[in-house]
Amino acid sequence: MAFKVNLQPLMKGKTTIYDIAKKLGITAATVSRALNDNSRISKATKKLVLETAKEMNYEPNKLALALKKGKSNNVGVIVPYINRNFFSSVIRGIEEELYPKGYNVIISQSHESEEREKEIVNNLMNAQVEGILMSLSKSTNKTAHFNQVLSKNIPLIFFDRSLNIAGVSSVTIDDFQGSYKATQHLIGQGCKRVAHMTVGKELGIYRQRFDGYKQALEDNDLPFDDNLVVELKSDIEEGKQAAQKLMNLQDPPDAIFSSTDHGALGAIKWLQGNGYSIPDDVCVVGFSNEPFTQFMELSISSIDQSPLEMGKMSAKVFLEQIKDKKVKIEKKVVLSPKLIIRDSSSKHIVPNKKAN
Amino acid sequence: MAFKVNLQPLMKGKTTIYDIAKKLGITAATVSRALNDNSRISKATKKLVLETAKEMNYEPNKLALALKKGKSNNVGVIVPYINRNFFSSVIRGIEEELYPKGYNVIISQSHESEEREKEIVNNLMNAQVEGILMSLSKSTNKTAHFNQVLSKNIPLIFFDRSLNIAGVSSVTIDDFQGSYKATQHLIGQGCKRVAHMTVGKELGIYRQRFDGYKQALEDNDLPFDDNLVVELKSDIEEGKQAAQKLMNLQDPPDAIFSSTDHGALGAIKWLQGNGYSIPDDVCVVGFSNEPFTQFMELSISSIDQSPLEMGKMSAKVFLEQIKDKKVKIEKKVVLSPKLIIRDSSSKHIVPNKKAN
DNA sequence: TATTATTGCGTAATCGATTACACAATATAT
DNA sequence: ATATATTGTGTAATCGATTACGCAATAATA
Repeated sequence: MAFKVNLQPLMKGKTTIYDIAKKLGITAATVSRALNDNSRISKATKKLVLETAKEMNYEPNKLALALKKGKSNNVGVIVPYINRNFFSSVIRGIEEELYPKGYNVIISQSHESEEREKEIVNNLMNAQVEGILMSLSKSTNKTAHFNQVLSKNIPLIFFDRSLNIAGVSSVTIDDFQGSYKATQHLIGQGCKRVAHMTVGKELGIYRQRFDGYKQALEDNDLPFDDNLVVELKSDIEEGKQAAQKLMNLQDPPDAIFSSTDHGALGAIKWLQGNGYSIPDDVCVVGFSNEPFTQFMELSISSIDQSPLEMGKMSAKVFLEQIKDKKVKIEKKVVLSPKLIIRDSSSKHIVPNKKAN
Repeated sequence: MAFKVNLQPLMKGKTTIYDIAKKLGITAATVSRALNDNSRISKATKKLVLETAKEMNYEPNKLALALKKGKSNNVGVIVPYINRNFFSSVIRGIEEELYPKGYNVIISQSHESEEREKEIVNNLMNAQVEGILMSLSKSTNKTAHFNQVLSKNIPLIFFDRSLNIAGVSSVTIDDFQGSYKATQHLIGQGCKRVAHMTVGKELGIYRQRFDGYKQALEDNDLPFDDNLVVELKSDIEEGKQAAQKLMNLQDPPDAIFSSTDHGALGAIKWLQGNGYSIPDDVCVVGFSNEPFTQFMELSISSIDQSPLEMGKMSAKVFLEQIKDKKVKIEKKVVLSPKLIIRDSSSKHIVPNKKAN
């Protein structure tokens, strides 16, 4: 313990510009300017300060800087749950784009709760984040908690799950198109009765996927049958039940397009367990391109949402908005989903087997 | 635009204690004390201030607070990549434990690069985080970049991938034990020649898994055969190649214990594609309990690392350390891994089929 | 050489909080 | 009634930076 006395000067907080100033017999202002390469400081002084700073291991205190400049260099990211492949991949994209620019990413989970989302937004605003990039919680109906964000002119960017609010940019995929493609593909495989497994309509994305499905049927002169649409959560068990319900219809489907990969997986498991052959009896396509879809012995066709690009794009939109905050750019980026055809829907020819 | 003039007072930053003070004709100090329920402030004043604060939507500026108190209420989390199920689940655990305590979680990805890890640590220190919770990058050899953290008395906690540094707490699983359990299980299934697929020895965890494997063989009087140990990356393709190499030995294995689930998956795919029956010809066990292992038609036995608990535990250790920083507690928490027995290694009886 | 520009640096305010210290005005004790 | 304690609030310093302003000393220009 006695040693500590000796270590104190080292241990005690970081060196500040005042420490450097004292050591050199100049003022902190001069040090600050020297460090910032101000033109009014002589080369000699700059060199001296820079050297001393390095020598003393000086690093600016970001908090002080943040307070002074009103910029924290932090952005907040809110997702329902971080340990879901889609969201963590988006976050990876965001982090990779923002890290080189000196931003730190603060993440929080809304747990699909509007209440918690409100709390988090509030919290992030108090933490003076410079922007909020988020995916709405399922249960979010009101948007009042975003007013403070917008009125303070803090960029707010929705990704994936979006809501149409003036002044809010968004980066989404074209869920309608993805769904349309999937359905079209199933029809192209010769399927005549395509069922659809959807998720509660709280979220616009599922509504749009439903619409895309319906439109594809219509465009192919196939009748829309309400019995072929089942609503469930993104859950394997429910997927199984849904498949059972569908196959027990008098006129069962010969294809299932699920709005979630987990639903598709459940359906496949039930079908396989009950003597159905995939894709010969029933073709199945999921949505999201979760990692497991490609690992299965019978790999599952799905729609890729390119989460990494979505994250990077969200970050880019943020960077644009922060650049000049006077202009309020409300950008709506819509990424194109990719249909990944795999075993579960490759009846005859395999158009692009190489797709991973 | 003309309207803006009217909005300015609302839009211009948050209300500060000075705004409240001015409105009430008192000083900011009094406001501050009233808000902090200081005993020297009269009830009347407190009530007045509290009401006015609410009315004016006052929220404390965390940056100012942080600067004053030297506490940012932020903790840094560093993982190699955030979109890996294990790591994102740990982070979920951390966030859920720390959020209620008012901490924000800043995440960064090291990309398995020591250089980047150094940068990030440095950056987090400048951002005045109150603690760093991290999993080491694969390539980290030197530990000099942690000195600044320790000398400033900032809690540093390693999870999963740890290194023995004085003053650093860690939360890991018992990799040796997990590996031992898996191997023991395979032997219990009647397997006599258990192969092991490992990953480069840069990381202690893989070395320990190897040791556990070896010990289990020894304890069961089975010979250790160097030919049965293959080194690969956590990669499906390499898993396939490794399986091929193993099965082409004069004396091929009747079981494979892989240090990664992806390796196990690759092996299974190759085995299935080459006429081997699993688990009858070859039993396979992976490590990590990645979600896909339970989804497969032939579900894969694996070792669960309880990432959520690991995250929560890491957060708890951090909270303990921050509580009184005078005492330097160096806590080493070792969680017990769980063997999850599934199809890929259930030769005869299924001990606990219910395990998810 | 006198005048103006430029260079180099110090002074002090500022960002938004907290808090040690001081000092009246009451309240309590003697 | 006087001495002491308590209550309630203001003043000003502080955290670690940035920056408008001021003022010499030197350089450039007339």
